[in-house]
Amino acid sequence: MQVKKENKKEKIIKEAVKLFTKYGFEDVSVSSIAGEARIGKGTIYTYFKTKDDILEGCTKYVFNTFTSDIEKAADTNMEIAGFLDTLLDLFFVDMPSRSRILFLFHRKYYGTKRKDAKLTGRYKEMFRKVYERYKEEIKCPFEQMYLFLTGFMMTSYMIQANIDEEILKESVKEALKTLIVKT
Amino acid sequence: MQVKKENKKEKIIKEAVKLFTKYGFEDVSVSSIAGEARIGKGTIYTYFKTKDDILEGCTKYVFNTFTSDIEKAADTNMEIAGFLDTLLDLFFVDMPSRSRILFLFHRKYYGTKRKDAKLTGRYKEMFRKVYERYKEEIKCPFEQMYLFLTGFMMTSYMIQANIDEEILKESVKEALKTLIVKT
Amino acid sequence: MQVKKENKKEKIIKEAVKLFTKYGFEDVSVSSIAGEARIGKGTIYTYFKTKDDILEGCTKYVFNTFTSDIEKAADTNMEIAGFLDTLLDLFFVDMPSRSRILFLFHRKYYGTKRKDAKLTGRYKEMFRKVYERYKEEIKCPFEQMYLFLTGFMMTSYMIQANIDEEILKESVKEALKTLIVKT
Amino acid sequence: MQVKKENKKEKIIKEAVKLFTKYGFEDVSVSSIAGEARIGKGTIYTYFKTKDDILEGCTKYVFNTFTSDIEKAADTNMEIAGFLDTLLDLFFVDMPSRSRILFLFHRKYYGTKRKDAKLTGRYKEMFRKVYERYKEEIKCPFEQMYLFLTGFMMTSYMIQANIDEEILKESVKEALKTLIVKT
DNA sequence: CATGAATGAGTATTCATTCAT
DNA sequence: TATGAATGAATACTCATTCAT
Repeated sequence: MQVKKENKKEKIIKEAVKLFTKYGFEDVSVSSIAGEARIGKGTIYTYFKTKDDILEGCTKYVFNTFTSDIEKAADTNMEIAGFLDTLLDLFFVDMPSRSRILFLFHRKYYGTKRKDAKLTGRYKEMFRKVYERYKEEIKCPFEQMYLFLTGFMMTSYMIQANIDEEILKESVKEALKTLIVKT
Repeated sequence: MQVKKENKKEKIIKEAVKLFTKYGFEDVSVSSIAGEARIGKGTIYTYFKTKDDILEGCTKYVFNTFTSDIEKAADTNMEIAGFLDTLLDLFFVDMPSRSRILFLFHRKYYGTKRKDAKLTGRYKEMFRKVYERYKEEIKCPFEQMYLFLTGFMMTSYMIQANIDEEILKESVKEALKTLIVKT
Repeated sequence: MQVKKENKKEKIIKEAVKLFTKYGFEDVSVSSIAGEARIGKGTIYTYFKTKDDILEGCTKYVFNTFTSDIEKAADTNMEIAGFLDTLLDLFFVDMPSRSRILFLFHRKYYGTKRKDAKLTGRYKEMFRKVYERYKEEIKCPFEQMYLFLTGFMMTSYMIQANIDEEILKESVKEALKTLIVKT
Repeated sequence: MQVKKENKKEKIIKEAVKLFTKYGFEDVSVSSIAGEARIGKGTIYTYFKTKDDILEGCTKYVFNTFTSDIEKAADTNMEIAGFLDTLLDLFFVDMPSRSRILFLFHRKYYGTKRKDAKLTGRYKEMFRKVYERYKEEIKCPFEQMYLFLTGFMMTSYMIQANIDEEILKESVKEALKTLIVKT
């Protein structure tokens, strides 16, 4: 029973992510999410308190994928250059969709630090571990590395429409290495 | 009673920029814009066809300020390093507000290249002039310079809540110089 | 909470007919229909797509009453004279209201033959059956009979304000017999 | 100066008649009437108190054409049969347009006898003169003749979409002779 | 007299949320 | 737990009318 519940909640989030990505927050109705998830409209409210709560769920979900990306990249690379290559490759999978969710969330909770911390906590923490691990090879302080990585990742989404994805990814990889890795 | 036309349109845009920046697009009613601009609700529609049209007006306005920033920075600097310093200083004035408008517009017209070109045309063109002017000192191709500048500028907005503005600005300046200027 | 569907739709139509009859189409708000039907404004839209759709529903309803009037009159009369008497008696019940709806609909869809056919189809068909049945006694072609009957019925509505209803009805009965029945 | 004024008022009415005929009352804006009449929006209000007042002007105008039709038909015919032929021919000129105006007016002032009398007064009076003139040949009372003539004329408009105009006109002529003329 | 910029009252429609079943 | 019928708050936009010029 508990399992079933989790499955349903996850199903809702996955469909919501798809729809929010495609149409934005306001242009997606709770009904349509329910429709895509093949459940009744009212059922949504068994799992989420409000529509905003669904977006929060989506954001949490996205940050978890990011966090696991970082973990994977760190697990498979001994040196920071390889780590960055792997990380960017992972980040660019579903990048448009994931970035979109972050934008929506950011816009909604602009200034609300509490929510922000709750969601980005684990993500930032994971970055800190990585920083510690590759410390020797990094030439900038933690805050800057965090800024550069997060910034480029988010920006990529907005820029991508006007530039070939592969070129974009390589430019970003190169830029990050220039900014972060000791020479 | 027909003289002030341009003044009034500008007034509307300025108040709309303020409100959109603060509350986003959907959470600002046309009435409230009219209220802030101290004119009647109907008057808005003398100057703008729809609410979307107001956002477009705001975006055009913001791009014009960016374009004039670039122009100013180029006018007062013989070398690219100085140009970047001045440009970033100018970009960071009202940056949160201006970036916010661009986000809103971007989200609304995501994928609509036509609108995009109409508004970014002059902006990109101005960058191209700058690129030609400092060509000797720049180590990356135009597209990358454009990506790095626009990207960092927009990202700064999203990051700023979590970082001291002065540090952010200096980090960005430094990063850009590293990425763009020949050594 | 999902049983009463048909009842509720019918209730809405009945109240809409009353209001449209009294105030016309544009001067009746959807809210007021909801108010009279003692349901929420939004509920209207569970049963009708648009306000125009409500008018269409009313028209369909009215044509059904006309059709059933014709049926009744034919069922209870062996001869055309009696048929016309009965039919006119039935037509004059609620005649102002019913005619009014037809006017509104006619004005709205003036020229739109498709809608017209959809609604008048069964009505005209019923007239054709009647024509066949009383054929021997009728001296004019079908189209004329249809014109005279429909025409007088609708006209009666516009004229009635200036003339005693009983005299009007008798005049119409007499005129129709003169025009339609073989002597 | 007085002449100019009358010309302008007439111009407004003529354009309003065209527009009301085509689009109905609510779907014609005062602006569009002004536009068609090639004058400023505000100028309309020099000649008419309200939009309703324009419709009243149109109705008066239409009734005047009807009245003059009756006059013409009576002037050129010694016998009622010829009178009816001529009258119907004249009525059918611009019949759709003129009937439409009457419908609009009727709907607007349904029940308001005062307005009605003011506008139909001369028209009815003219009919009375005609009745007196052809009295010997007429078999029905005045009220019935008035009902039959006005009724058929108005109805023709609603029926016309579904029937050939020439057939319609001939049917009506014949019907009226049957109902009105002594044999 | 003529104008059209300014105004705000008025309304159809959407949709998050509730709750009886 | 699951549902979807019912609800009403909220909002963009239109247009008759006014009035300063």
